[in-house]
Amino acid sequence: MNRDKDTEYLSKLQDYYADWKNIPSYARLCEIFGIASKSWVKAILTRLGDADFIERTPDGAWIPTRQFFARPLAESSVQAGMPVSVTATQGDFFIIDEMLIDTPSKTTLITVKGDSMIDAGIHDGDVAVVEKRMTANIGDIVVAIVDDDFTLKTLDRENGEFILRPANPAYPVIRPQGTLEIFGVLTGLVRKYRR
Amino acid sequence: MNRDKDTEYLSKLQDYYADWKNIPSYARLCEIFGIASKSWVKAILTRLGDADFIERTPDGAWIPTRQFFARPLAESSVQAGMPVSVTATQGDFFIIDEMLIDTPSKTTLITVKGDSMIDAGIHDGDVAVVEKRMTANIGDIVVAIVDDDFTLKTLDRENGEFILRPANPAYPVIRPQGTLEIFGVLTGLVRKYRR
DNA sequence: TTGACAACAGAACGATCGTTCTTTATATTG
DNA sequence: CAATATAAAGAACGATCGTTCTGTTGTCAA
Repeated sequence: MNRDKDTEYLSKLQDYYADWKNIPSYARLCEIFGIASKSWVKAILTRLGDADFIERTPDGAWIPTRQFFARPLAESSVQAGMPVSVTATQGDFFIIDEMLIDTPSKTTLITVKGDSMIDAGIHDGDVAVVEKRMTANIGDIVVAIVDDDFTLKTLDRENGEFILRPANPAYPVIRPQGTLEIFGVLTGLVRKYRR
Repeated sequence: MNRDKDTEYLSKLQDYYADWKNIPSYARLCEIFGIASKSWVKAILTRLGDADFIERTPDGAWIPTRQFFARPLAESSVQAGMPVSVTATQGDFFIIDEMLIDTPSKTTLITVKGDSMIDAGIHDGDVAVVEKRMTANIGDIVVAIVDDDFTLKTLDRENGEFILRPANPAYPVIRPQGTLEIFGVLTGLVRKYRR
């Protein structure tokens, strides 16, 4: 897929898909792409298919591939001056989910409540990506179960005992009596800004 | 949706969708459901729609809703009282992408350098999800182009002039001479913890 | 200036789609 | 036993679908 326009068509398709999770009919794609012939739409989709952005189900329906969801990653040190083509900075494309989630079956998302970890850059309302497991290392940020409730704290050790240390001086260190039950380890963080 | 069979049909549909990310035609669903009449397939899908497992695009195509991916969080090894926070989504694919990216074509990921926004919970190495556009509102965190370099700051106004305010007292407020070039607006943030 | 190619437009067609309507079999309930 | 609900089957139909084939531009290099 080297045609310039195809990149533009792909973008429009991606935007539609983000809204509707579905690749519509050729007729509808005519409107979306702003062209008038179904045959040309087919040519475009075929090329996008050859470039492995989309593929067909056994029933002939078009569906997106992994590549379809890949996003360009730029370093902030990139020189500006190129207005549109920052996308064109070659190389790094990646998928956010795959970056954050290594083992989907063991991973769960938990919305953070409160500001007890604010000094670690974890705010109220952030979504924590947590890998469920029972063991953790000192220094890990863990989701522990204290008083039948989830709490997100840094795991530390004091006088041979495990403690949970908040990242906010306004909160007390938690020193669990007896065993400390660990739900999982923080492996990622996601935040969405209001728009 | 209280019919027993519908639950069974739903799981067959979920299985197909897991494979192909697409809800096929009524004719194909006849085979999948193991029935012979399209009208009955329609009745089933209509009921699944009423129960909010699927919905229709403006084009009439069926697409899954959030409910469609919901999983009973039974296998949670914990008997915790009320883990309000566990988002039971655990859908099959790309939930984080979907959460953070509304318009893929205008969205770019930029790795954050430095700690000038640390008080806003944005750390060095975090990945900023940026929606490319030229205008922003006061209070938005924007990616601006200053001296041919990207910089992430809060947009503010001072004496009628736009300024870029860092979230770290160790850094100076940037008062651009002349025009301020905005690259995009921060819509999300992603962080990965070393493991 | 010509000819190749890219980028569409448009018509034509049979297959398939979703929809509606009618009919049938089995199970449940009063 | 009759009435009703559930769970389909099946036909019929017009709309829409994807596909193929043929034209029409505009561009650019030879």
